[in-house]
Amino acid sequence: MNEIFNKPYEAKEFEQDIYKRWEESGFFNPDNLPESLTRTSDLVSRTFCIIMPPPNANGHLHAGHALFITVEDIMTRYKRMQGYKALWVPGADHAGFETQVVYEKKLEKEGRSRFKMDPQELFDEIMAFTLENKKHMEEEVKRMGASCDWSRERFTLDPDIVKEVQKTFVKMHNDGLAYRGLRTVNWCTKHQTSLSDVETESVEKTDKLYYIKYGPFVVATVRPETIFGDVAIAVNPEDSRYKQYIGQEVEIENPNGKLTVKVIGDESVDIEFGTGALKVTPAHDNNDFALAQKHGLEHVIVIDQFGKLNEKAGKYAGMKIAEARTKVVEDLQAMGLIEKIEDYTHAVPTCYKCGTTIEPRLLPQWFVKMAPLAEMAAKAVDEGKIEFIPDNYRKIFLYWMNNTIDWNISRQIVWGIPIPAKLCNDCDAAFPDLYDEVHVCEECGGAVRKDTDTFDTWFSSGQWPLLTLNYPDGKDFKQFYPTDVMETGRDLIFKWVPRMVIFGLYLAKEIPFKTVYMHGLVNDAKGKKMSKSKGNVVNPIELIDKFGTDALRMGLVVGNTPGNDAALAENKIKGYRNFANKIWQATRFVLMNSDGVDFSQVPELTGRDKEVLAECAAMKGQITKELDDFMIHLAAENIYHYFWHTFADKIIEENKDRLKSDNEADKYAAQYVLNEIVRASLKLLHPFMPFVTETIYGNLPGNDGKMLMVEPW
RNA sequence: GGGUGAUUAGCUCAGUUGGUUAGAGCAUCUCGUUUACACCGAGAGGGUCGGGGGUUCGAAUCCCUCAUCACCCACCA
Repeated sequence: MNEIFNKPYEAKEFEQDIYKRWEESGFFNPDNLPESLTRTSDLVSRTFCIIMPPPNANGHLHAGHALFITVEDIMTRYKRMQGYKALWVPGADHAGFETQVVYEKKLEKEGRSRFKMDPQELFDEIMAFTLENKKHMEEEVKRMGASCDWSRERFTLDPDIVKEVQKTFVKMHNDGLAYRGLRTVNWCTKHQTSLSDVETESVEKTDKLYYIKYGPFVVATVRPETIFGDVAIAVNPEDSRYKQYIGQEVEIENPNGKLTVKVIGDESVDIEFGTGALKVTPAHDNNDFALAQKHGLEHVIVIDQFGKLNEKAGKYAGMKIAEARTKVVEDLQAMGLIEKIEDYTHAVPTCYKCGTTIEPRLLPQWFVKMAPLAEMAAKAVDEGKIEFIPDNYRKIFLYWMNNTIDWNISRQIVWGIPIPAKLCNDCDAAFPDLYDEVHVCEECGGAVRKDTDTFDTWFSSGQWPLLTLNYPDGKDFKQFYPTDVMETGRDLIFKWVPRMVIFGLYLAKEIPFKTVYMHGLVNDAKGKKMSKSKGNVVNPIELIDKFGTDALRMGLVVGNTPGNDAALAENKIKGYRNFANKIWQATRFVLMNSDGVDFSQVPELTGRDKEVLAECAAMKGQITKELDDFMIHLAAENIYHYFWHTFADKIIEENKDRLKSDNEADKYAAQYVLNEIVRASLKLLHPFMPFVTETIYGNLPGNDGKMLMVEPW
């Protein structure tokens, strides 16, 4: 018996070396897998592919990363041992706005501001920062034992990926699916960029609802400071109080003088709400903008990009929104124009990063027309081409696909993939320009300038399954697309998953993955959400240092059902650290008692021996089925229970006497059975606890140089 | 205002098409140093499966209803 078994299993002593051995073996790359493993009876290799959700390269590994790496690694290792050409593609996401926000905070701490920096200089700094973090991230992913193919690792800002993403934009434009539009967008006045709808967060707020005398009407509004941008009053055409005014122009009074606005009728106006009369400010409200579009109204911008009133607001020019609101209300009150003020609770969209109230701002941006794309995606899911685990996420997906609005893909930040487009200085024209060839406006002949905006991150990450496999001509694309599983966090069911389906169907004419597996949040031991402010964040690397990667992996996976949140307690991980040692000690006992024994002869087995071996085979069948059904939590718990409480506690115990026996044939049978079970168990345990099992396997007699990772399941 | 998930032992959670005395880990208690392991073993206590109805020979599991919690979505000013 190898002397390493003479002391308890200490993960730290083995894990880093084992990982190095795996990497050096080249088996993370499916092209290198031994044919004896992957060849099937009809000589065709089966493939299995997971694209890793690229972690944001702007920080360190957190518990959520640890969970998804574990789950995906289990799937990959299992399939690899089953003889699939298993490919798991790692990557890193530049995470545009997210990273820029992180970097801005860093700049703020240093007393600097991105608004005072040259864009190129800022980009270069963020790039250096990101590449540094990307390195840490990779190291940490490796410590989790991830058996992904690093030779295929991609970064969303790799030059060829950037070009491919830009090509998609041009193609969409040619197909009429990407267009330049002028409309109100979600504007963050702190971050000075527009955001998509999924980047805003509705927050319940109590504001004042002001009833303002408005010509012959009284209108209710929470934003009296925008009255200088009003162009109309809208009423419901069924409203007997007001319908005689529809089509007329009325004069209204405000602190800056008099204003003439039109009265329009529209069914969308709720007769019951407020006074039933609505002031229309197209440049500063999404609803009002839609009304203006419908009724052909113009728009008057009165608030600038910094959230200050402009010259159109007369004496209020230069004031911030809140200040202007107070002043306008005071002045209206002095003029006797405020009828009443009520408290009003409503949901207000805010920037999901800084909580600043989103300012609807009229801005020309690039949009993706969602309806036809979403319809395609919904159809594919309806037809059952994509399976969701758990299944209820299908409904959420479909709900989302049936309620799309056009996707704003322009971001006013430097950290991202440049939108390859030219904008005319003289007219409103804008056109894609992939190779920087357009120098004159195609519409009016005027001078053009480069669009300085970048794409929304999801525009590139939405194409990730295609990009990582080198769409459209790559060998990997032909071999591995569509991929098998997309394993990701349940919060990405609307941010990311639909976009990948859409881009897959649009570009490759085929779904990007057959199964979507959603995991939940990893919470603290009490089931509370981890957050820096609560101070309950657990660092997975610290847990690895303390208990070993295998223990952490089991702790994350056992009892964690797909789609549900999990509580992560240190005690639980400690329990699995003990389990790793149990595997170690049980093996040690078996080896101690069969030193030098040659197992080439089939022994004469007792009835009980046969029963015990059959039980072991049944366990293998069960684990296999559970893994096939993505019931990872059950598979992990069952193999744990089998090894400890069946094999170690019962089978080993009941065989102790036989091992001491003078009956050589019976002793041999006992030795044989125990060795069989150890070897079988190590395989079943390997996907979950790769390090301890690989370490043991390499030290079993006769296994020199053999690698458990590529042993047949 | 809509939607989803949850409610099972002191704690955190399993329980896969309804099927014997409802499970695990941790915690608690008792005993135990026996050719592996004290990061151990043997055993024990502890649950009217959120409440109420219903379907069924049989319900933690299916249906209805109520309650509580969590999360998500939402342009009625």
